[in-house]
Formats: sequence, structure tokens, C-alpha cells
Amino acid sequence: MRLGVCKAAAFPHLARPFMPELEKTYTPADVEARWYQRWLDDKCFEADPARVSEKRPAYSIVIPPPNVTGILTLGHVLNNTIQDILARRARMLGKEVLWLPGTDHAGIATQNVVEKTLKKQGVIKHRDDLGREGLVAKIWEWKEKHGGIIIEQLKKLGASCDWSRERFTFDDDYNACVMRVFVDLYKKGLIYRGKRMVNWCPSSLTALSDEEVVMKAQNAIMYHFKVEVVESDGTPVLKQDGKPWELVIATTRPEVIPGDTAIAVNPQDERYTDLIGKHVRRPLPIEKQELLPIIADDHVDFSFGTGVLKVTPAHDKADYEIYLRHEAKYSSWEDEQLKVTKGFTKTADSTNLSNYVPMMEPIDVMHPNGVLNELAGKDLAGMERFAARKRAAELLAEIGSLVKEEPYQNNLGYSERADVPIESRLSEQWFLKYPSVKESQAVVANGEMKFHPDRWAKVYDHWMTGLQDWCISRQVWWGHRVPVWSRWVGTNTKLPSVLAAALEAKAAGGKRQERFECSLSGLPGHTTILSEEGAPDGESWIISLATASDQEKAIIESPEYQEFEQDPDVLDTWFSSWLWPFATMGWPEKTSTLKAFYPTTDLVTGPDIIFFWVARMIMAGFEWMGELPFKNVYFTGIIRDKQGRKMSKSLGNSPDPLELIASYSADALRFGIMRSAPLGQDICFDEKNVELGRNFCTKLWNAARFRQMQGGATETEISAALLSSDDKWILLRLNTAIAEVSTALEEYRFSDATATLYRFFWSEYCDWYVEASKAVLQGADEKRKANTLAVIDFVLGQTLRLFHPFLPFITEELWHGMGFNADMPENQGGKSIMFAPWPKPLDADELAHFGILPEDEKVVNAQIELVTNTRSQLSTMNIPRSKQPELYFEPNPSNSEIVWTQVDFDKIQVMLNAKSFEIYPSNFTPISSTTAVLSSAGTLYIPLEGLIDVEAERARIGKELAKAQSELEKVTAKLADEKFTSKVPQKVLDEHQQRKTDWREKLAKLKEMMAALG
RNA sequence: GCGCGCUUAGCUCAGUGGUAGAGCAUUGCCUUCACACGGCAAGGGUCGCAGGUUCGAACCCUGCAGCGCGCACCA
Repeated sequence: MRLGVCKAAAFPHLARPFMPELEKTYTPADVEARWYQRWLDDKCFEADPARVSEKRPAYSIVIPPPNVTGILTLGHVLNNTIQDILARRARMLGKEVLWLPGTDHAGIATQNVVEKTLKKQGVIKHRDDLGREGLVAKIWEWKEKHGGIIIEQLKKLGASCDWSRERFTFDDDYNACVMRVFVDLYKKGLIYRGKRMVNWCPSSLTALSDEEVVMKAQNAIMYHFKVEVVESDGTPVLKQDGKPWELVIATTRPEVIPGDTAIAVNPQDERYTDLIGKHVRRPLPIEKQELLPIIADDHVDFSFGTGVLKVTPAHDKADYEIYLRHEAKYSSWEDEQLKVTKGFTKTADSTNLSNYVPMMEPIDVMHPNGVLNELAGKDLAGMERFAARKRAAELLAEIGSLVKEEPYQNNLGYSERADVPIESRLSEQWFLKYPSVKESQAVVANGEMKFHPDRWAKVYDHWMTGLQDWCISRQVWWGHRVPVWSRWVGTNTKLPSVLAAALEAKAAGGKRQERFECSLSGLPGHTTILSEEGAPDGESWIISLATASDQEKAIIESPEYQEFEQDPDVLDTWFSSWLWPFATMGWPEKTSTLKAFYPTTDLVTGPDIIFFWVARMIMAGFEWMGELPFKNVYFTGIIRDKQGRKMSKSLGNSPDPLELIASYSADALRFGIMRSAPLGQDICFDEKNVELGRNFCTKLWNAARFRQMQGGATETEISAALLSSDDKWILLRLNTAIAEVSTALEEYRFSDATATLYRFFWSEYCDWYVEASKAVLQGADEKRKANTLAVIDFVLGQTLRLFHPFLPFITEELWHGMGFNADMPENQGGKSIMFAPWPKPLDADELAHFGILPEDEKVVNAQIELVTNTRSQLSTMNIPRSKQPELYFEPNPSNSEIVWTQVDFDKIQVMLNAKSFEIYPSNFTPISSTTAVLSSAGTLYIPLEGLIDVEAERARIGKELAKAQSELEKVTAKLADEKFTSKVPQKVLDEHQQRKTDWREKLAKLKEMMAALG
């Protein structure tokens, strides 16, 4: 049987044309550039939905779109190498592969970058210099010029993306998807506009979602200041001892004291129950020291500080909630019972509604940019918030209010992007109630969609359980514009006729504050969602028009509708990226691409965007495709430096991947980073690993060269009769490697896969098999030599394929350079190794054909032990390599599995650089100048006249003897223990028995050796 | 505060009940006709600590400590 024939698709042909010798050194830069271009030219990465069939299943993966302004980081290298490995292996498994690439417009980040650049270049001083359209035009210009950098960098890495399908989250088609989705959610009532407390970035001047805020530990100062308790008319409230009652309040933000509207205590706090309903005099601003009511709220923790909380509803989320609670309770109480008397009546029952007093409206004392405004008072107005803080403390000190200040550690929310503390700020924004939450939560919980490692499923579930509405509007210019136009109208406002008619038609049966669909253009399929929102006074209200249709939009922007203004906000970047898996495939059309490749197979991303992106994509998938967007999510680790710190620009600890590629090659970088990326762990990056990858490639190259030096073509099939023990051994080891690598990849254990490849190729193939084969290759038996070369060719061919997903470039170069492609079908490796079938282990029939038994491995394993032990001993004894000893071998009679052949003897002789190798004569008695090496294969006697230090040898053997003695005693004692033998499984018992036998034999041998020394 | 992860050789990490492993680093020898980006060998660990279960624990259980991360947060 001939390997190439028995499974044509699965095995390379063994005969190949003579190839010129490979270059002595491998030059990756040329090779990588050349092959990547060739792959592009040959359209190797392009996916064709038409090719998908039952026999050729689809495999798809969408790239996590990097920021269009981005440059390649090690994080990208990790992430995209993994995707490339998955994609390339899928191709080799005969799948139709789509790896869909693209970039993200990255709203705030991109606008920041471009604005900064323009300011640096002196083009503008402020964005208003250009205005909205001007700036957006500049950003587009900039994007066209610099936007593709990261894409080119990904190509350098070898990424096999289908570049013909590259997408951008802000291109026209994509924008249409976003609009459509917005209007759809708006129509469903899931998107609403409202005045809420939001996270405000005073640097970027925009609202942020909760996910864009990171908590940071902060060294702050806690200021304690005192206030006087007074009645509502200002008269002091006295304590029992007759002294004025004062409260001490702690705060880290004295600059917002002018925004305080109440003082809160816990209703259960007995210290203060008598004070509820009284007032305090607010110390700041000095010129306007208003009286603030003391109110009760359960939120106050009376074990914290003095148990007295100042309430600043315009600048603190929790305080704003207190305000809302009290407003709600007070107004209901007011309405129902005591509308007349707005005054406060204290009762003993603290839960009685009459314990609530009205609060002032929130006082916003800050401009959006973090500078204090006039409401903060003349002393603070115009000051930047941190300077104002210091000043406020000084003011408190000046008026004798400040009691103490002490260092205090607290957590503060920072804007993730601008890296400045955020402000909680009351503002009008767009919010989204998440859609398809139930299905999305269930699909992960029930295992239909798998997270790897699965502990992230818990994190996901937790987040999905406590979903807060998503603030989707941003006050920047670069992004998808909110497709809503609105205007205030009154009862007498004259509206465009179509609109008026639509409203009237609806008004007949409907009521206010409703959303309904109509068509302004009258064109079928083009609609606008109309909504009315009442104003507080009922005299005027807002009409809003939302549409995703260009035709409708044109009408709204026509002169007739001129008083309708488009909402100035743009949408959160993630509001576009959550559509990525289907918006990139032609949605909302039912394209052949969607049909073939959606849902995608795998998603590879970092756990840091599990909420930002992964969770939201799942919800979007269900909402608009009615199906999950991907079946598996692989979460990579975070790359850290040797000290365990995150890679960051500010620390300067992030190596440039392109420099690494330049000095070590892309293959080396890929291999290095995969080797150090265990599943579920953060990655400690060390350039050493890349160096190791480079060394590995060199080794691969030289192993290939070695093969070529043995002669070009082999016309021989592998002959079962001529297989040596080493041939069988390496074929078995290859089987194991194929199985291990395949399993590891199926389980996303990339570092395990690389470890196996490394071990197999370096330790097993190069260090043992090639060395062991040299005896044959340098010998005179041409038939045997040819057979060995045939085995080598088979192993190398399989190895290159196993390596291809990890090392795409060098494997392709060698695949062609050695002629493996020569007579493979075009689509199975003839054109590129990337389409060569993924190796399969030899099956039972094939093993039987070659007469290979699983036990055959043990033969060589024993020989390895013998050779290693001998080398070790010669080395320990300082025997020079030039010595070339004569070897006398006594096979271990109890190891009958080993059938020794002359090939084995020749091999061992070569490997030990010996003069001769003979079977030890049974009647031979060891002499004192002979050392002996023990192994399970047998005993090797080495006469070393004059080279043996008898004393040292005696000491050495003595040590080993002691060790053998103690091991034997241990195992004997164990086996004599009734408790052990009666409870242990047979297998373990056998192992111990075997161990006992082995140690006993070894002990006997050692004693013999000791005796021989005299 | 709640949750998750980690702790094994100098470093980075494998090892889910049966004789403690790999790579790197270190040391020694070898410029042997694929490779010094190489070969051969050596040294190096009471598996974070304390209990428990078991004939037997790096591994299972409990507690503790340290490090990291996520969520929630008190002014």
C-alpha cells in the first residue's frame, strides 16, 4: 500500500520533482511579503456563498473591528492570530471560510484624535472654527488618508481576511442599518428621550454610558464642616444643654455645597429624629446662605461619618434619587391630604408621609466643561472644578465652618477615554431599553452559545440580570446622527398639510404621547414615526419625526418642514457595532452571504468588551435576525508586561508588533504569542517567546534543508517490511501529535497546541528521529535509505500542514520549496498549503498495514532511556567525546517486547559516537575498568581502561544503590500494607508490582557492579 | 461589601487522587558533514499557609493569607 494512494486526499504524494537546495538561511521578510501578495492575487481568502454545501459547510467569523484610527497592538496580534488560526484550520478542514474584516469609526476617540491633530497643525483653535459639517468633512478626509493603517498591519501579520468584503461602521450602507435599527426601536417605544442623571465627561463634553466609566481609587481629602440647625424662620435650635445645635457634615466635594438643597439623615437614626423637619443654614455661597430642610431617607448610612448627608441632587446620582423619592412622596402627600399647608408637621411615626418636606429644585452649579457657574456664588464662579474645591475649603475655613480635613481614599468614576473624573449631570439624552433580553440571557445560560472559558458566562449573566437603560446619545459630531427631527408646536401652529392630516387622522381615535407610523412622501415602504410629547403647561408640545428613509428625510429637510430641526446628537459607537455580525453581511436584504454565513461560528475578543459589545451583539442578533449571532465566544487574556502591568501607551511598556515582525518575522511573533496564551489566563508578554518562535522557524527550515541534502526525489512508497523501530515510533508520535493538536484547537487551547507542535517537532522528530535515522541515511543500504526518506517526507508533509495555521508563511514556502504541492489537486494543496487537507491520524487499517502496534513506542522509549543514561554517565565521568568507546550490550531479559535488530545497534553506535556495539557475551565477567549503564532496555557495559576513577565510580554506584534500596523498601512496604492492597484498583496494584520488580532488578545489577569494582 | 481567577523550579506556566513536569534562564562539555537562532548533559521545587477526607492529596473539602480582575459602593 502506498500512502498517497490509500487516502489520496489525506496524504501527500511521496514522489516529487527534484528541487533546488533551499537557501542556507531563511529570509522571512521577503518570503512573507511575497506569499501574502500571492494569496491576495489568487483570491485565497475570498469566501463564496455559492460554494457552501452540505459537503462544504460554512465557517465564519467577524473581526472585532479595530478603531479606524488605531495602530496594531499586541492585543490585536493575539486576537487576530487566534482568528487566523481558526480560519486557516477551517479551510484545511474543507470548509468555506469567511473571515469578515473592517474597522470601527470609533466616534469620540476618532474625533478626539483628529481635533487634536488639527489643533496641533494650527488649522483650528476650536472645533467651532470648522463647524459641524466642516469638522466631519475633515475627519472623513483624515480617515481616507490614515484610516487603513491597521488593516495593512493586519496583512503583515498574515491575517487571511476576505478583504473584498471590508466594512466600516460609518459607510453609507452601514449607516442605513443603524438608522433603520434606531427607528425600529423608537417605534417599539424602546428608545426614549429624557432628562436624567448621566455620566458626563467634562473633557469630551458628552454624555457616556455606564460602561464607559471606570472606577479608580483616589487619594482625596474629606472635609468636615459644621452647620447650625435652625427653625424655618431662622431661629437657632437648642440642644438640651441649651447650646445651639450644630451638625458636622463630611464631604469630598465642598465646591458643590452651593448646589446643596437638603440635609438627609436616616429615619432610624435616633440621634437625629428630633431634627427631621428642622433646617440648617447652607454655608456657601456666602452671599446666599439658604436654609435647607433636614429630611429623612433610608439611603443614609448612619454608621458612616457623622450620619449626616448633604444632598446635592444636580451633581450626584444618589442625591438625585433622594430628590426624586422625596418629590414623589411629598407630592402624593400634598395632593391627597394637605395641599393647603405646605408646612411641615412632625409626628412620632417616622414613616408617616408628613415627615417628608419639600425639596428645592436641583441647583446645577457647574458648566458642562467643569467650570463653576454663577450659581456657585461669586467666590467660585469661573473656577475650574478642582481649583474651586480648594477655594471652597478655604472659604469654609474663613467663615469658621471647617472643622477638619483628613486624607481619604475613595473610588471615583473616570471617563475611560479622556481619563478625567466624570461628573454626574442632569441632562436631556436618548435612552434605550434593551431588546430581546430574555432570549439573550437564556442562550448563554442554557449552553446553546458557549463562552470559552465558561466562567465569563456568569459575568455575562450577572450583567444581563441588572440591565440599566443604555444612554445612547453623544454630544459629538463624528457618528451616526440621531434620525429624529422635532419642533415645538402650539394649538395654533400651522403644520405641513401631510403632517397635519396624519395627526388629525390619529387624533380622532388616539390620544397624546403616542407614536405612530405615517408616510410623508407617500411612497410605499417609506415611513416616518410621528410622536407627540406634551409640555408641562399643556399649551405647547413637541412633535418629533423619526425616519430611516432618505426620501422621508428629504421631505423633512425641505423648506416646508424647515422648523423641524434634527436632533444634534450622534449615537454611541457601540450602537453601530452591536449590528456588526449581520450589518456587514448585507442586512436588511436577505443576502446569500447572510444565508450562508449567519450565524457566525466563532467570535474572538477580549473580556473587557463583554458588555460593550458581546452582550449587545447577542441582543441585536435576536432582535433583528431572530437568531444568535455566533455559536462560540472565545475570550482572550489581557496582555501584560513582565511585571504584570497592562500594556499601555503611557507606561511605554508596549512593544511595537511591527518592529517585532521586522526583527523576528510574523510567524515568529504569532508562534511566540500563541505559546504564551493559555486559555483563560492573562498573558505575560516576554520578547523571549518571539525569539523562541524565530528559533523554531529556523529549526523547521534547517530540518527541511537536511531532508533535501539527502537527495532530491524519492520514488519509493513506504514499505511496511522495511520500517525500523524508529520509523514506527515517529509515525506513532505523529499520530499522537495530530490528535493532540486537533483536540486542543477544538477546545481553543492554543498554547497547548503550540506546546505539542514544539515537542513533537523539536524533541521527537529532530532530536531523536532525525538523529536516529542518520545511521541509515549514511549507511549503504539504499533500499532502507529510500524507505527512511519516504517516512521523513510523509512526516514533514503532515507536519507542515499541522503548523500552517500557526506559521502560515514558512510552511507555505517549504510546502512549495520542497515540492509537496507538486501533484496535489489544485484545491487541495496544489495551489497553497492552506487548502491542503488537515492531517488525520493513521487509522487502525493503516496501522495494521504497516504492522505498527501501539507497543512499538515502548521499544524506542527504552532505547532513548539507554542512550540518555549512557550519555549522562559518560558526561558525568568526563569521558571525552573523542574517546569512541566500545560498547557491550546485554538486553534486559524481562523486557522481551524489544526485538533488537542490527539497525538498532548501528543507530545506537552512531548516536553514542561509539567504536563498536556488540552483544555482551554471556560468559564475560566485568572487569574493574568497565562501567555499566542501566536502563529498562538492558545493561550497557563500557570498558574504559584508564579513564575510570574507581573511587568516584564506587561513590556514584553507592549513591544509586542507596536510592534503589530506599525506593524498593518504600514500594515493598506499601505492597505489604493490607489497607493499601485491599483498597487499591488492580491497575495501580500492577504498577506498584512492576515498580517493585524494576527496583529489585536494578538493585541486583548495582550490587553486581559494585562487586566488579572490587 | 459581593463574585471570579491565580498562588508548583530563578522566570513563564503544564499537571483534576497513585514515582513532581516543560520551555526559558543558569552551569558544564561539544564549532560532530541540517541548524550555535544548534547539540549533549547537569543542578534546581517540603506544589502559598493551616486543618480535614482518603490506604494514598499539587489535585477533593473547609478556613486563612497574598496577588489580580469584575460588579456594587459611603457623603
